[in-house]
Amino acid sequence: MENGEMLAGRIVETEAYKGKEDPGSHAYGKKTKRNQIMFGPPGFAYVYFCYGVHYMFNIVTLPEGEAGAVLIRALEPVSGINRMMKHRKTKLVQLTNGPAKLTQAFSIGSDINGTDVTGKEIYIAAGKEEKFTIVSSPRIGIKQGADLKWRFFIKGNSFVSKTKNKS
DNA sequence: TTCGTGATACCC
DNA sequence: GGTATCACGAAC
Repeated sequence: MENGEMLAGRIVETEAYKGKEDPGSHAYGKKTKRNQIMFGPPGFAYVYFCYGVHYMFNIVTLPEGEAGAVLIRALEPVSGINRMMKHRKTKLVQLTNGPAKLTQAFSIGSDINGTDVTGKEIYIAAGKEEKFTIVSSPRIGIKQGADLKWRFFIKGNSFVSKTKNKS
């Protein structure tokens, strides 16, 4: 399956979901078949199919037993841009500036739900140290727990999803 | 602003 | 069995 450049992007926007205590989380309350990945050990992908058309890509972050995940909401494309364009058929800035857009650009689907994100199929790498400012805001698109400012993004980055980007 | 689209959870 | 809900996006 390796043809040409691998797909890579810099994470510029995330949202935190803290399991049981967070009414905005899928893991709020109790463990179910759908959210069980979040209750497992950290470092695995939780991919959720939503609204009949969209996949969301999350990374489990808290230790086994404590449901917690980080939703990757936006990326800045780094390499494999031509392949992303092929998947998305849109302009560069719109390639990955939303949670469902980036999964489409990367061809992420429910098939990688539960995949180790330190493995070879998909992985998260440490970036260079750069100067940027991270700001927070309420999370997008949820009704419960909307008062918590658990959305984090790089201030001024043009690949952050297009919503009210005020802190 | 509205509508598409389907998996899941929860209620019969 | 049925149905309401849902971390969204594109088209009006």
